[in-house]
Amino acid sequence: MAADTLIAFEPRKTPVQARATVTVESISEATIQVLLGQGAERLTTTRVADRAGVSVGTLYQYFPNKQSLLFAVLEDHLEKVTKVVEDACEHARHKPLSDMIKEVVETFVNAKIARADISVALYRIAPDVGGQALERVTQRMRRAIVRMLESAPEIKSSPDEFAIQMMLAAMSGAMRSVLEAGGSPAMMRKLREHLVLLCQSYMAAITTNLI
Amino acid sequence: MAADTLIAFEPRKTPVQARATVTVESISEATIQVLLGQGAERLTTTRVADRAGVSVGTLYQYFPNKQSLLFAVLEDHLEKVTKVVEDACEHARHKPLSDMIKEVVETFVNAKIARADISVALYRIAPDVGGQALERVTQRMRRAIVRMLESAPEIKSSPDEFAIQMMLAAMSGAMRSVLEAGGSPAMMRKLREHLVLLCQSYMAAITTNLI
Amino acid sequence: MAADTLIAFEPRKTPVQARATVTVESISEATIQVLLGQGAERLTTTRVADRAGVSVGTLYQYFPNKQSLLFAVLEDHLEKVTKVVEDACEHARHKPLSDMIKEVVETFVNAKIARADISVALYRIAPDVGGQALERVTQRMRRAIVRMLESAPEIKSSPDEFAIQMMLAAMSGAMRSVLEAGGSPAMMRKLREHLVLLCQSYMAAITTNLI
Amino acid sequence: MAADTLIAFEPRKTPVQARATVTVESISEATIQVLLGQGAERLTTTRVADRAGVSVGTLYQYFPNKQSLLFAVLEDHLEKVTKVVEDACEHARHKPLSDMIKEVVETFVNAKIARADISVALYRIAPDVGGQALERVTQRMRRAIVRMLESAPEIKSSPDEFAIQMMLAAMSGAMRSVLEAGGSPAMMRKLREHLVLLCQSYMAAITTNLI
DNA sequence: CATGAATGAGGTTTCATTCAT
DNA sequence: TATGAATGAAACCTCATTCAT
Repeated sequence: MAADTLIAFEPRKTPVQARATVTVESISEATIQVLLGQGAERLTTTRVADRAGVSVGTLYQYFPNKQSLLFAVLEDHLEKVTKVVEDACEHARHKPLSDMIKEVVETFVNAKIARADISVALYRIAPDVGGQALERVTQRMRRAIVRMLESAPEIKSSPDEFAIQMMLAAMSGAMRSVLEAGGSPAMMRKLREHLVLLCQSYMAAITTNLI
Repeated sequence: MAADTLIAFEPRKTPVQARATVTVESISEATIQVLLGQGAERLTTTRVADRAGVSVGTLYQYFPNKQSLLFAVLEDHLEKVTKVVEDACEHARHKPLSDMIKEVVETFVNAKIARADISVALYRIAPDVGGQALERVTQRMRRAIVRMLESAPEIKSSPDEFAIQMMLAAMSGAMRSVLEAGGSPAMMRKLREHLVLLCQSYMAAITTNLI
Repeated sequence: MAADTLIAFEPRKTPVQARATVTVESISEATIQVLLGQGAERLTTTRVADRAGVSVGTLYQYFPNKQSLLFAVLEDHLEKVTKVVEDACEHARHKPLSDMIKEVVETFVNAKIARADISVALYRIAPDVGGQALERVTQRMRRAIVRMLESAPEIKSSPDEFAIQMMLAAMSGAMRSVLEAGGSPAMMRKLREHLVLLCQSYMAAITTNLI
Repeated sequence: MAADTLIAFEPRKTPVQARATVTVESISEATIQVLLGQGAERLTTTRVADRAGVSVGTLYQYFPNKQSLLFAVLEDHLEKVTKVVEDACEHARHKPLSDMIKEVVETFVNAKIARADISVALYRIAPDVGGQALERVTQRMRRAIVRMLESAPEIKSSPDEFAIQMMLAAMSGAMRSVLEAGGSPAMMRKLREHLVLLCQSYMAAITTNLI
């Protein structure tokens, strides 16, 4: 998998029969299993197919190459997390600023915790496959947050986009750090509290100060 | 490179002659060059040796295996960054809290920017090789920061270690996000300002609030 | 496709319904299209079926294996060319020798030119599949030519069969050379003239000289 | 091996140690052996390496891909045949026309017979790999023959290049036909005589007639 | 009859590592 | 000490063919 070659990531064919749909899902599931159980180095198409209970040939009927397989799994996870964050942003509009932040951050942390294993697994493959996908979802979240903030009573002018980007990056970094350390539930709760505080204080600073 | 096998990462022999030192350094340098120019997938020992102008055999005289090579490069970078941060912490003792944070954050950001290319290159190999090294330097930084904070006039009790960890993780996340996006010098300046603000406001919140 | 295994090349079932005939022909046609468009390496049964607008399963209803498919296409082409050459031989009996040669050679060249693309396509698969078929049609042509020559007024004794074989091989070689070079219509005309002259002078030499 | 993709055919590295030279030659030799013994379909890089008594890895040290291996073997053979034909052309200058043709044709036939097995083997791979190489040697031969003919006492004007091309193609076609039929030595002698006659009479016709 | 999902042996190629020179 | 030829396990991916639906 060359890092810079652009390859078609699109699924090779869309399953039409019910049987095929089951197959595709079992392959995606197996990818995560192998990633968690064996590590990124040992994630081979053959091993994934084995774990999924199908032949390699079948795997390649639906995914044109190894990257597309990883890409699909990553996309799926990012999509789910992004969706709940967008929804939270929509739901929190017009609330007080600190409530907004609390709601969004907690939603994000909860979504990641709920799929902690997948999250950890994907950190390993994201650099190989996730460049554009990550940018895309970051942009979606940023827009959702901007739109939410614009409805905040405390805020006059439109918020600084760079600050939102910063906040998202800080959230991801903190989240990742704890997930990779295999944090306990107690640790996760602490992370959630602190991350809320961190984001609230940063946003408050941004909106009052004139950086 | 199996993810879980523990292999000796220590350099095979320490260069005693001047010529050998030059060789080792040219190999380390070549590793980064190849990583940046060809990507992690195409980073092979043969290619590194070629780029360094030595034979593979020679490479293996100084590094027992590929991992140790990556490890050495990563260690070297982390060591340098950690050192300047530790020094900054020492230097900032007894200053007002916000000055402390400013000094440490700016030192960190400056160090990463100064070696932006290396930083970006290493993000790709860190998951394969850096686990323990990352933890170790994080711990060193955390201790340095704790010691610094304990000398802050505003602070009564010893600061929450978890909060420091959070701050470091947030810093890394934000830093990485901008570096991987290939941020311009202007962007870097903005990052520095915002990161100072983010950390200051978070630390302030931590020390005043009773989370 | 092993080179030496003998497999049944016969079509699996003969189409009786009109619909089936259409299917078989569209498959044959698709084979040539794929061969010309994608090359011999990329000629797969799936691709042929796709191009023909049927499923692989259907393809295998009419052709027991890939070789039989190629064989059928080759046979079809060879049969057509052989037929017109045989007819020309019959038609040219009792004419002067040089007229005979002219008629046969021009008929051959015209037939190949008329299906230039097919000819070129088949050169790629003939070595894999055509051994016996090629021998068979060469023999048929040789016999037709011998019978024609025996009716020539200039010829006393029965002509040398080896010389006929030589002439046919020379014709094929020259024809192939020009077809593979993608010769223009003007080039084709020149080929026709020269090939007539070549064969005429060779035949004249054979019949007069005492080789 | 896609038919249309252009890949570097150049040898990957030139052997510097004596051992390596032996290796390269044993690989080339093995390629021909496998081609003759197992057929084009069963010619795999693994099999060639096995037959050569080296590992696949070694094969790939000297040949960047399968095509380059076939190409090298083909080139080598074509080069040798072309060389003797060029020499014969040079040697036959200023002789009578029919002696010229006799000398060149016999040289060509002898060269092919001397390496009959290689010739037959290469017919199978030429379409996949030989396009340009074949054109190149044909051009070299054509030029050598033209230069020879220009020194013929009987010839006034420069000979028609197309006619030379025709003659070469006819020679190749006849040669191939007999080689692929596995002709006996007696057959080969007959081929040589007839091919001389065919070319002599064609050239005579060309130079006297005004086609 | 037609479909297309599934198979899996087998192909090409890479690359970390060793060791004779 | 340095070299670079050699190794071979193991990776990715293709495709002729079958068979349940």
